[in-house]
Amino acid sequence: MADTPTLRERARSAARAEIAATAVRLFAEHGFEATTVDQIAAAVGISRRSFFHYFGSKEDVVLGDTDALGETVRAALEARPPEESAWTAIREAFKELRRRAGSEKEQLILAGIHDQAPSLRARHLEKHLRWQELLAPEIQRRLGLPPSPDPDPRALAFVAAALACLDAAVDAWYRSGGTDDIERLFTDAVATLRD
Amino acid sequence: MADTPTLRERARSAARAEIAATAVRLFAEHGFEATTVDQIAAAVGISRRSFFHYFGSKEDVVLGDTDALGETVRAALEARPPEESAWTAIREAFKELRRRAGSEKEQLILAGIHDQAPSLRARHLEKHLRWQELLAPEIQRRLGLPPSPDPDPRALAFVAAALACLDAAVDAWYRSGGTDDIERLFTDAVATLRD
DNA sequence: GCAGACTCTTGCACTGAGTGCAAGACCCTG
DNA sequence: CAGGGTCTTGCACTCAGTGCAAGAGTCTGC
Repeated sequence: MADTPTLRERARSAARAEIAATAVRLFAEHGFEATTVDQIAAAVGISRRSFFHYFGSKEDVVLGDTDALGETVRAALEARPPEESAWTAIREAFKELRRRAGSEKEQLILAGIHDQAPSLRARHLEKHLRWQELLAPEIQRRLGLPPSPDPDPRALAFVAAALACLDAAVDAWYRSGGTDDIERLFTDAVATLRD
Repeated sequence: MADTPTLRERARSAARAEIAATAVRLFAEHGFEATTVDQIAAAVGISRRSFFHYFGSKEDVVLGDTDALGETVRAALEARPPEESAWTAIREAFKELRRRAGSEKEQLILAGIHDQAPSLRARHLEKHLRWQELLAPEIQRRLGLPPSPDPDPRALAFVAAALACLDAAVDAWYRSGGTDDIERLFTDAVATLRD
């Protein structure tokens, strides 16, 4: 799992991070759609083609490594005490996301970029769709549903609903300028579903 | 609301329907991504440019008129008895969607196209994002939450969760080849969230 | 019936994302 | 220093989507 990263891999990570930082700055300045890949590449000092070796798409720069992050959440979910309820376990697993995220200021900037670009929102939701498949089996277990080759739709719906609560919480947090308490927003949203 | 449609408007609708039918046939035959707009236009006998006068994007052909459909659901939701619970009201409002949809066979084909194209899934979720805003105020009322200029995040989360249950139900229905009962899948998914 | 307005359609030219390929630069190892 | 690997780059291409302006068709009032 935790292979020692080689020099190459570390260099690659560093390059990715630098590209992302520059790109986010440009996005914040001029808007996501108005910033072209050529501009990002030029600002970093690489070719347009190289940009696409580091990121599969312009959206990927802002979205981070979907798969890796999804795996992190899955691991956190599986590490929760086995008897914990599905809702509690997933809420605690989501906290891992915040631990991985940057500073509050960075997150607000990202949320702002996110907010103004429909294509980004779409990709964000697509990312959640992949997480859904990833987290569903463990949730299925915790819901007491029998295991199945394809995930049970009830487990999928559960995960999707949890992610929806998370998104609603993050969005409200962003709109409050970072003053609201995300934990509380999330818990309240969940409570509202279950009333 | 129900302005008498002019001849032009009817002609336009008919043209849209014909383009959509042809496009869906091509998508089903060769796949969504593999079918280009030029091919659709050629098959219908119009220019590529005209295609984009009828549909804003390739995805739009499959997605239908998002705004109109969203309005329909909103109207159905508001027409439910005022004292009905939020869950019951939204479940009943969703039934309106099925009433507007085509035959079962058509729906299965659409679901299949949907299933294999990530960009379509993304747009579909984006569509739901817009519905979220549309349906949230009425749900907010039914949840007993005070009205607010921006929708309450709890109401948004509620609507998103309901849409997630709907998607999970439709998806499971598609995977069962149309044999499962969508109503039941939806109800079960909701029950699982609330347990 | 006809002139003028209005919309529909089309072609053209353009931007911008994303991909495949192949050549050269770079770097690590034997 | 020679060899193999990866990294970077340029080039050429596809495809979605847009703005514009000119022509074709249609509907109106006179």
